Amino acid sequence: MNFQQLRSVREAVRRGFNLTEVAQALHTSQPGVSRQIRELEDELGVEIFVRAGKRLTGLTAPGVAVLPWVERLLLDAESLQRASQEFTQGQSGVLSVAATHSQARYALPTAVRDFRATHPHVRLQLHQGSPEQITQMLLTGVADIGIASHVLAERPELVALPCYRWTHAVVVPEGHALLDGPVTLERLADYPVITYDTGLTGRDSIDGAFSRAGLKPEIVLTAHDADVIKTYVDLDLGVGILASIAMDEDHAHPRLRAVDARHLFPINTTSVAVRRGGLLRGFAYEFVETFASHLTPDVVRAAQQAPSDTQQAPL
Amino acid sequence: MNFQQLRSVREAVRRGFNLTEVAQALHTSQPGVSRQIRELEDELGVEIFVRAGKRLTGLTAPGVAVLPWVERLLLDAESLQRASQEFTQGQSGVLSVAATHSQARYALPTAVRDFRATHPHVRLQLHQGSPEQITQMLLTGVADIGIASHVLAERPELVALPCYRWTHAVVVPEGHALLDGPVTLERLADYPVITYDTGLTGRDSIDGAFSRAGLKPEIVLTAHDADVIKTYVDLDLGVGILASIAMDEDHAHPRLRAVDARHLFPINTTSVAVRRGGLLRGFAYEFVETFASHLTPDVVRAAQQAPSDTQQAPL
DNA sequence: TATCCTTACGGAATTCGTAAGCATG
DNA sequence: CATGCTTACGAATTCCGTAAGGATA
Repeated sequence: MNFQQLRSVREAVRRGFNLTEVAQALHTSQPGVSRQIRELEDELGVEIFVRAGKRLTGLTAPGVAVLPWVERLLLDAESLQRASQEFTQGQSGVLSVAATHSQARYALPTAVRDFRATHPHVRLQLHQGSPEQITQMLLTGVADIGIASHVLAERPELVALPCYRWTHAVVVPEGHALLDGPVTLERLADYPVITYDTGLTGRDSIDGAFSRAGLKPEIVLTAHDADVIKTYVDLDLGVGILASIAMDEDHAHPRLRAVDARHLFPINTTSVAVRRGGLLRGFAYEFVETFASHLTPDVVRAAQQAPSDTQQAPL
Repeated sequence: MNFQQLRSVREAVRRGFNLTEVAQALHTSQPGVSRQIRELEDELGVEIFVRAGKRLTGLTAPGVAVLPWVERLLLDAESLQRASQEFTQGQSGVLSVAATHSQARYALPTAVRDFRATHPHVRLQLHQGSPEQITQMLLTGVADIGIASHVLAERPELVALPCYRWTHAVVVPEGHALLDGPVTLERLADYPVITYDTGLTGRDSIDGAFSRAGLKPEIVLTAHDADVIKTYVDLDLGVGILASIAMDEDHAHPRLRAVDARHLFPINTTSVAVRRGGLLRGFAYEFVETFASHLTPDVVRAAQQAPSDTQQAPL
C-alpha cells in the first residue's frame, strides 16, 4: 500500500471513474493510474471498482467500505505535513476559508483585515459557497475553515463551534406604512416579502416563525444575499427580511430604514466548522480566534479531539 | 512519504531510539532504517530525532508534533486493511482482547465460550494486564478490545462503553463472628482486611467508602485477584472484600461464606474500550455484543465515530 | 573497545511512460 | 469510430543490503 495508490483511488471516485482525467489531475500517465488501482486491489484482495468490460462504472461493496479510510489516510498525511510545516515555515503558508455570502460580506471583513495585519505572510484564500458546498470543501480538504449560519456539522467528520448569535431585521423604504407603530408578524404578512433562499442565512427560522403564527406571507423574491434584497426593497417590490448585521452602521442605506425584528424570529447562530481529528496550521487557529475571540486555539483543538461534546463552547 | 518510513519512525520511538533493534523488528537492514528516517525528515524538512553525534537520543519538538500523526496513519492503514478483509476472509481472522484478571477469570469465560461456538474460525487472543497496560495495548494496536472495571478511556484516542454494574462482597470463613448480625463498615473495620491492589477491581471505591465513614481498616494483604484473596481468607488471615461475581454459584468455596456488601460500597462499572475512529472486523463487534448484549455492533460503531457523548449507552 | 549510526557502492527490483490492443457506447 | 481501460515492453529510477567509516560511552 502506498500513497500514490490511495490518491489514484480517491481521484477516480471524485472524477467519476474516468482514469484518463485522473491521470491528468495527478500529472501521470493513464496506464500508471490503472496499475496503481489494480495493485491496491490486488494487495487488499478485493475489487474496489465495478468494471463494465474495460470501463470503470462505480464502487463495489468493498469499495464503499474502503473509500472512507482512503480519504482519511490522505487527509491525515496532510495533517502530518502541516505539523512539520509549523516548524519549517513559521508564520507563513496558505489558509483557505469557505463562507456563505452573508458571512463573507458582513462578518468576515474585519477579521480578515485584522488577520492580514498580524499575519502578513499568510496567503488567505476565500471561497464563497452554499452550506452544502462549504461542507464539501471542508471534507475534501479544499477549505480548512468553514463559516456559515447553517448547521455545518451534521457530519461526524466535522466539528462546528458556535461563534456569535444574530437576529433578523425588517427593511423598508423610508416613509413606509410599516414604520407607523410596532412591527408584528401579522402586519408583516400583509406586505409582499423579499428574503433569502431556503437554507440560507436563517431562512428556516423565518419560515418557522410565520408558520407557527399561522401566517402565510407572500414571498415575491428570494435572493442569495442581502445586497440583492436591499436593491429590490429600494425598488419598492416588497418588505425585506434580512440579517440585521447587513443593515448596521457600516452598511446603512440612504433610502432604506431597518427595524429590529429580534422579537419576531428565532435567534440564529453562526458557527465555524473544521475537520474533526485534523490538524491545522497554527495561524488557522489564530484566524478563528480573530473571528471569534472566545474560540481560542486551545478550545478549537480540544473540540477537534472531542471525546465528548466539548465543542459546545460558551458564546 | 511512504509507510515504511512511518513504520521506521514509530518503531524507533517504541524501541528507545535503537535503530539496530528497529531493523530487526522490521526485518530489514539497519542502514535501511537509517535511510528511511532520514528521507522522511528531509521530505518534511524537520529533524524528528535528536542526534547526539551519531546516536539517536530522543525526539525533537517537531518530532513530538509529528509522532501522533505517524501512529494515526499506521493505525488507519490497518483499519483500511481490516475493511477489506471483511470481504476476503469472511468470518475468520484474529481477535485480540485485553482484560484485567477479574474480567478474564470471572466475566469473560461465558462470553468466550459462546463466541467460540458461533465463530469457530476466529482465532481468539487473550491478554491479561493492568488497566494501564490494557490502555497501552489498545493504543499500540496489540489489542482490539479492552475490558476493565477501571476507567480506560481517559485518553481521547479511546472510547469506553459501560457493560454492566457490579458490587462487592465480604468473604469470611464459615462460622466467623461477622456472620452474626448485619455487616456494617464499622464492624468490618474491626477485622484485618484482605482485598485488591490499588487501582484494581474497584479498590478505589472500597477505600472511598471507609474514608467517608471516617474508618481506617487495617489492610493486611493486597492481591491482584480474587483467587489469592480467597486463599488467604481461607487461611484465616483476615476478612476478604472482593467482587461479588467471584463468589457466585459457579465459584463458591466449600469453607467460605460470602455476604453481599452492595449497601457498603459504591456500585462499580465494567467497561469495554475500543479505539476511537478505528475500524474493527465484524466479529470483533459481535464479540462485544456477546459479552454485553446491549452493546450491539451499531452502538459500538456509533460510539467510535462519537461526535458527542453517544458512547453513554444505556446499561 | 564495543556499540551504534552514517556513508558508499553495486546489483536487483520496482516504477513509469510509450505504444499497441481491445471493448464499449 | 471515438473514448477509455488493459497489456506489453524497455528504460530509468529507486530501493535495499553489504561493507566500510567514524563517533560515543
